[in-house]
Amino acid sequence: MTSIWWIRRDLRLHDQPTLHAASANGDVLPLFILDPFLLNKTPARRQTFLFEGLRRLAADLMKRGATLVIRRGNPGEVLTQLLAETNATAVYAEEDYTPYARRRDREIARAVDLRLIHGQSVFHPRAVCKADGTPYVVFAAYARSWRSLLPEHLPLLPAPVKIDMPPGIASDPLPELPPLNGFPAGEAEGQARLTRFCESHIGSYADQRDRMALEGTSTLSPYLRFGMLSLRTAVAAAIEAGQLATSAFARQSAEKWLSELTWREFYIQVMFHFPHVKTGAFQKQLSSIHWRNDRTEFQAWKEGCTGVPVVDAAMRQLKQTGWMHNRARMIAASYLVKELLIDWRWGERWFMDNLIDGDPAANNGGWQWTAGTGTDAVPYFRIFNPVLQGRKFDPHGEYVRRWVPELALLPDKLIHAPWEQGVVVPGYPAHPLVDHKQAIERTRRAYETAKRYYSSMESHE
DNA sequence: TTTTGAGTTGTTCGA
DNA sequence: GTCGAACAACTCAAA
Repeated sequence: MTSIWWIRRDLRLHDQPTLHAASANGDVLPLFILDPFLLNKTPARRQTFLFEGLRRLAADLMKRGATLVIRRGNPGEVLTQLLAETNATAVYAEEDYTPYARRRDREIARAVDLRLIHGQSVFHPRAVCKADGTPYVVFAAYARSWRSLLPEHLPLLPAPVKIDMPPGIASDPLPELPPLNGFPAGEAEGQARLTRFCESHIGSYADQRDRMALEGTSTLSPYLRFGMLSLRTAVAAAIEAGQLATSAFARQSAEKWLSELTWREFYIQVMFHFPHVKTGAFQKQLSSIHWRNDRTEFQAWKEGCTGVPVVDAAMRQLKQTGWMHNRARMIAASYLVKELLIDWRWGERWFMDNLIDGDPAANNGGWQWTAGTGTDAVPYFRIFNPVLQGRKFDPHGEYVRRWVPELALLPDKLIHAPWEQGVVVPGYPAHPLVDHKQAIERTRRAYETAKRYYSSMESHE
């Protein structure tokens, strides 16, 4: 009996429960569908990463006696056609929890025997919940519960040695795109990065992760995004690193990284239970903020020309490499929302259009957190001052110099706020777009107004 | 049902 | 220069 393994965002052979389930009944046909609707929404650099990952996966499958079949078209039509072609009976796919994926899969399951297998996160989004069965909306409580459910040892499925596949299935070609710098795609690279991170950086993660000029973070996000590395594998490595740690600090560092991975799972769960976050504020009382949405300022933010060096460095790193340091993401996002008072969804979209790791749940969760519209509300007084953030997390200005070369010759003392000393650098804005103090006051008023409006509407109901 | 404690990532000010 | 306290009010989680 033949089953189709419909690959979506699980481009790996290790810890691969979907492939495992599909091959339990006999032959497996590994399939990736180039869905024009999805590809249209996927920017070129994420497509490049995906296609390269597919080529790597095809090579890994080849070593095990199988070939990767590529088909272009609407998933429902492609699957129906292929089932008829091959006499396959069932389609196995890793369950994807985004609103779009769930709608698509529900639709397809009406015509096709689609068997969704959990594998994207450690626990199914329904598995971690409060005593009354409702989902958590506060991270700390979620994480406590999640951690308590986590076993000391997470069993991971080994990669299959051999895959039996029906012969003679035609495949469409993969589009050729120019290669990406910095992030070679594929499972082997994801595994190698994980190993390297656990051997050298995880022990100092707690105090290096925020330093934007250093490689203190794992840089695994693109691999996790496409399932070239499973979240379970990363979590298992974090647990093991904690157990092997030889100092209290190293143990705390490993625990800290584990907690970052928990955020990823938390946001998958939030989007699963509260799909409205995809289009608007989680907190309904903040859904009618009167944004300024100045297009010129938005353009300056996108291009890295706001006049705030650390924000510009962050935005240029994104544009040039398709990746941004986590701390830089918060600073740049905070600047857009809290200083320019531009709708966080504009920023969310720009990140999705440029990040290789662009993931609906993680990106949305991060932006809503920054905007204060999300699950864990930021206290109103915790507004980033980008200059102080720069001085704190890029103390020698290396990050700024790397990405904003026109400022490279400024001394450390000036590099994060040259205008404060009256220094003007040719080719760089003489002043930031807005004054920090006035801007955050303006934002506070806008948020207050939105809340007041909401409670007045509520009292009239 | 009521109560209590707690809440990712900051900044400022005064001692 | 360093340090601790103050900065709202509210919602959630759990007892």
